[in-house]
Amino acid sequence: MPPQSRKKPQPQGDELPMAERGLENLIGYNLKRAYVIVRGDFRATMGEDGMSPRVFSALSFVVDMPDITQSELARRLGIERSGLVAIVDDLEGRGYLRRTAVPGDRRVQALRPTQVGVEAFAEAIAQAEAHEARLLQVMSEDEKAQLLALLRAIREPGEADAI
Amino acid sequence: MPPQSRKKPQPQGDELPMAERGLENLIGYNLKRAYVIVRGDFRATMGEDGMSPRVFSALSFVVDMPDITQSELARRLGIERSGLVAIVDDLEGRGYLRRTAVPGDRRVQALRPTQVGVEAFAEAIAQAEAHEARLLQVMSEDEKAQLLALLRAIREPGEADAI
DNA sequence: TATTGTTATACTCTATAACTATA
DNA sequence: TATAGTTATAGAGTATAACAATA
Repeated sequence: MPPQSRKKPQPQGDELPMAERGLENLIGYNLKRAYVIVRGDFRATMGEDGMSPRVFSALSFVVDMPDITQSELARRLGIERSGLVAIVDDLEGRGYLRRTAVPGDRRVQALRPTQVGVEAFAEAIAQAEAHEARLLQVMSEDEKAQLLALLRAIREPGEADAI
Repeated sequence: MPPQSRKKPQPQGDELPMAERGLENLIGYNLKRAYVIVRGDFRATMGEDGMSPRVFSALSFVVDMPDITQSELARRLGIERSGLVAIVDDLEGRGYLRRTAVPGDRRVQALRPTQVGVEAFAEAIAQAEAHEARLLQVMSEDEKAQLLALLRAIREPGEADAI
């Protein structure tokens, strides 16, 4: 396993050259395979009873936007309201947040992070950053920033309406 | 929604600057969100009765490596042998491949693509390439090649032992 | 003993639909 | 009527464990 050689880009028109065809050259396939690796390392880092990626993501939003509603959080996470219930149950069970009543609209329950939750998130994000630094150590900071920008370029058009 | 501004890389030491912290700056989170979008567009492209991403991937290997065994295919796809059974059932049900006996070792059944399967794959890969060209049209060819190289840089260390 | 394909089973993630209590 | 949270349910996708046939 040599230290990785980045393929140089190649101009392409209507048809791709043979060497650039096939599964291994599809962004989607590579996205999936790369995500499986990152997710596995994230889970190993967080440990047996650690937060799953989606629970961690939800907590991040709650810490960042205290008193966010579940509907709003679901929209931001790109999932259905119904699917969020188990995630919030998980976080509430860990004592990381509480469902609090909102004066003026008794339908909604604002999600308020606890002190324990804020501290747990601070630790988790530090662990996550360390996990990525370790896993992606073959990449330069430049390359990581470039990757981030390119992934956002995929996300932005598709999520524009949902946000 | 402006035409997308790629963030310039920034040097970082032990601590990240505030603007570079949080969920939105994690590669893993962005990988997941980007993949969800690409997968959704892939499925919409393939249509109601089209191949799922994993079935398409499996067919790609079978067409590329006729008479591959199920164990070998599972290893290459990074999944368990047991999980491959339903995928091969799907492809066999579509008439895209056949399980064929191998003289010399009666345990294994080689996967041989049919003519229909080869043609279906040719059409599917063309559709997949068109779907990515359409979905990723905001990115230059250079940027797409760069993204591919970076995703492979994540995959290679983690998959090295499995291949 | 080890390997191949298979089945049984369970768990995670997600979606749709329907319910309730509010508005 | 519409919305927020919830429940019930189902369907992918994946994993582990065990099995029969074969090596």
